[in-house]
Amino acid sequence: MADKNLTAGLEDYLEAIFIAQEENKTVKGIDVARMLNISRASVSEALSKLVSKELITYESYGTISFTPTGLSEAKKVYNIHNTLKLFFQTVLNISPEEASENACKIEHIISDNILSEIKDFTDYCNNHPEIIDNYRQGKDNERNLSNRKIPRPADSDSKSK
Amino acid sequence: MADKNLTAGLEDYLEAIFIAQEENKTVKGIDVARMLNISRASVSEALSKLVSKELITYESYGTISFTPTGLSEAKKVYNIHNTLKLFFQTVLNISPEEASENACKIEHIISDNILSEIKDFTDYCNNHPEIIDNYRQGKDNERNLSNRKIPRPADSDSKSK
DNA sequence: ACAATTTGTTAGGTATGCCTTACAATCATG
DNA sequence: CATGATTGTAAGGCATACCTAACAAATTGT
Repeated sequence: MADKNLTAGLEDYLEAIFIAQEENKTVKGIDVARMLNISRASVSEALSKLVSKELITYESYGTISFTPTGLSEAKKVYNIHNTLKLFFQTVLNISPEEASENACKIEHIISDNILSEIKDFTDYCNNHPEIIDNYRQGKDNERNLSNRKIPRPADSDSKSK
Repeated sequence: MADKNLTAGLEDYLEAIFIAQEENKTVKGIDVARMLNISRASVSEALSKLVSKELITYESYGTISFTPTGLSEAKKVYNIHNTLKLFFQTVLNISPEEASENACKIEHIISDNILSEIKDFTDYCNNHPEIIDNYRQGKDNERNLSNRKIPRPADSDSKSK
């Protein structure tokens, strides 16, 4: 019992339970199944594993609760997710949905060191808005130059294969 | 035959073969096994899959070659890897080894859109070195403030467990 | 309170992707 | 050119993680 090693899948369950707890207060297996869009049977298996690893407590038809270790693991994953999402959204100007989807996958595999650098760099960029502003403006200008309405006179074969 | 859908694992094989080809010229199963540090048996299985997907051509004891589709897929993965690695190294100041390890995992799951933003942003940062210089200098100052050489008088237990 | 609905579990199945062992085919060199 | 080393394959196993179907237990509504 209490094997501790978490696969990406189990981390997703912990994260989902954590988020659901913040919203719902009480979380049951079915909630997790709906959130992660997987079968009740798979959730049942996964919850058994989390119980045997002593990360949650849970009895059939009852409410899921974290053990102290489980809560700390869940928060860890959740924070990583948010760090990545924030970077994608605020530095790279990615939509919240796409930022979240990518964070969900990358959160399980990125190294602590890179994550910490991403966090610091994101903070720095958000404290110096001119960096992102200038970058974004540069991109817009570039886009307008290549998509200009009036074609340049000499560029007669711009449409050829 | 020619199913086209590539798992992360198969992408790794294509990438490894591509890299080995650039170095060795001729690549055989054993080379792939050594590069990826997996058994010859597993490589044998994987190569069969790649052959049935028409991404490589290969006969027992012979040399592995890409089909046009396979080469294009391999290059795609390789380029994604390099884009991520470059970002980690040049923007986040991560060591080449760690940058590469993380790129290897993330390259299979990141969205095209985020990747393209990472590429552009990396280029921008490298064209405006003052951004990274200032950022890094800020980090150094912070570090020196908290790690000052002369301990503050009251901090008598700074070496205790 | 009991029937219908919801929720959970079990059993059995699929797919991926790795492993080891044992054997087969090829290669390389004396 | 034979034999020992290398390389490849086949068979059988393991672990993860999902599924459906069938059934069981709990909950809900009237």
